[in-house]
Amino acid sequence: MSRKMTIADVAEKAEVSKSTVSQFLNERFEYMGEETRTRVQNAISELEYQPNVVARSLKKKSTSTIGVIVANILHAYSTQVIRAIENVCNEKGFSTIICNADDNPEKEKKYIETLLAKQVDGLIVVPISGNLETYDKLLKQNYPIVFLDRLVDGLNTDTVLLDNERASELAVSHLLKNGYEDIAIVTTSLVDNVTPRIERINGYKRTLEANGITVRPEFIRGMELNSFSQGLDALFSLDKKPDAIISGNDLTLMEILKYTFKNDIKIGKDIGLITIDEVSFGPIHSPPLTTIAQPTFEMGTEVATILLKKIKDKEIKDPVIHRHEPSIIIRNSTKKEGVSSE
Amino acid sequence: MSRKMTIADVAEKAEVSKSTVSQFLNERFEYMGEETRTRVQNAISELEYQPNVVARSLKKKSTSTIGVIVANILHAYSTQVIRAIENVCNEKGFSTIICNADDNPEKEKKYIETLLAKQVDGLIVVPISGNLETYDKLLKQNYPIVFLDRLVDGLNTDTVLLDNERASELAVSHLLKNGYEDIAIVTTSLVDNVTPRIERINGYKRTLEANGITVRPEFIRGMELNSFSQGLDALFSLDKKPDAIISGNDLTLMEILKYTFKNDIKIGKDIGLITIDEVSFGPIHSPPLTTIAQPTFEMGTEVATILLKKIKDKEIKDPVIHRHEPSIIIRNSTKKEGVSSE
DNA sequence: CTGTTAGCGCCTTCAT
DNA sequence: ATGAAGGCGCTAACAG
Repeated sequence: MSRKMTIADVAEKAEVSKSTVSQFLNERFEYMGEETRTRVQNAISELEYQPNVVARSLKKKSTSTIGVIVANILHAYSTQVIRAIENVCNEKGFSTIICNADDNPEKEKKYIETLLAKQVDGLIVVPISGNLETYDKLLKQNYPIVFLDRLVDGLNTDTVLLDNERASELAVSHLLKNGYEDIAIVTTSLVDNVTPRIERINGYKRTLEANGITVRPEFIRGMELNSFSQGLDALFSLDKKPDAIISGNDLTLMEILKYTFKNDIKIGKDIGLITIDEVSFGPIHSPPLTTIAQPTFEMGTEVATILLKKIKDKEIKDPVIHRHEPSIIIRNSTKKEGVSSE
Repeated sequence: MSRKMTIADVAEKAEVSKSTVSQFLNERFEYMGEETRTRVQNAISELEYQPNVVARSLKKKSTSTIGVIVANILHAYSTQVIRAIENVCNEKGFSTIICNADDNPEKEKKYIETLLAKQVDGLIVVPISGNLETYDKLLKQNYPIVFLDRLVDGLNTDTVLLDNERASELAVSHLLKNGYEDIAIVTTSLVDNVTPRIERINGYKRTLEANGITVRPEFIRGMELNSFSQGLDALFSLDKKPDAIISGNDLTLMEILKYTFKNDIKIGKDIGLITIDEVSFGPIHSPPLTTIAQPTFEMGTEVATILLKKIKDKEIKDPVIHRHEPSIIIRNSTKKEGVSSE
């Protein structure tokens, strides 16, 4: 088992000083003769030398690594966005460390600390509520950080997110156009005022009102994942039942589908369904699911790009909120005729 | 913007030496008096001091970080297993860096190098073919590494994987019992001899033969993701068509479902379907999908545990192959009566 | 062009 | 019980 090679070994083998090797590694070839250069090159390959990035990071005070903390990795949105972020980072020679806070503010806090201790150069976070002071302190220090998907109350900073009101506007309009009138919106827990959920409900209300339809509070439901069954029972036991549902996200969709499956409610026919966030089986479900999609790839690309720019320039700019446009994919879950695939 | 605190700042504030602070950080309280200890404690909290793990890693020659390289993150299997790995690591104070090789050996190689340069303490990898020498060298140096899901040809080392033959045995037996006789198996590309695919086909053949059924080579198809459409066309144009299909993995399943959807082939009724690897929509698909499931959580937990043990003990043991038992979840895609949900 | 030097922040004998 | 000193592997002035 060969000992790990260091810059000193290379220097000795190439009969130059450590600094020259270091220059070589950092591609400052101006500082050495042609012949020295090849000697170093050869020494490196013969010894199979690999620089130690830990040592380099310590010296340079920069790790070329960013941290990404997502609120909940179970959302397809998270994984899609992460892939885009990794793409950008890879291209620019940055590594990413992904952390899943599991909707738990404690965990989020712990990850922030671990990542900072690891000296990551910046942070992308899909925030949960509850760590306002931590973020505030970081921002005051001008530490590079960009938020994604959610606004943090009381924080004025760069954020990339969907035009959520527009998302539900698209959904409601499409449902109305297709003859549905009693539209409910259901989503996951509202207790933490998670931006997309709140804004999607606002957009829902606004669009209904704009169409002269009275908003029925009992048609708006935010519930914990484990109480969907009762919640939907309640919704379907109303005197005036909804004839269409907007699902606020993919986790919600799964619960709705479980429910309609169990209770033999036919989507399209018995109830219209539109879901926000594209899921893998959207196109092959029976019936195929009309979907409001986010441009996840662009959003991921943009957060990463913004963060890397911040890290590089480190000049202080005014924070800006980047809204992305949702799009509608019209399929059959919003056709009353039902299951037909055409 | 406050400068980052170091051990020296703490030492000064607490009026002790750097070494004492270091002892404190490493919880060697025997080496200091009660009173010193609280002084240090206070200094740390007042300064909001956070140790720099980069410096610590350099000195200790260990990063408390492991690398995980998966062949393709798009498999649900990857993400499930990763979650289990992260659980174990978190508990033991280790971080994980996840890399997706995208079925590309070059990328895999690059990630190995990057991770080693980052001085990760060990590696978990779902290997693609083509990096045999790299792995071989690492193993010879007794570098901690554990493989997952796939055997590497010509490498004798610790590996955690499914009893793949048993998986297709479960599938075939169940189909036969339910009256299907002409069973095909389709999966993704066979060119790289990816272990699960090969073994699942072997198990399929073996079980058919054990039941006195002649194996038809035209019922065995491994294809690239982008040519499923033609491949399935060919399969369904056979004089003797299959009456049931075993889907080798989740990506394959999506292609099959797209195909049957487009061609209006009714699963269960027109063709039986069993899929290996549980997917999110398995239970709510119409009809619900009979599935061979892997114990992904246990598998992830086991690889991580084995790796961490290796890192800790660093004694050389004989490599062992850990096979896990698949299980069958019987649902309706293997009932000829078709779509009914009961 | 090349080498010398002085750290980066922390840990670890070894003295005291 | 505490401190001094050396060094992990690399970088970056600054000399030469």
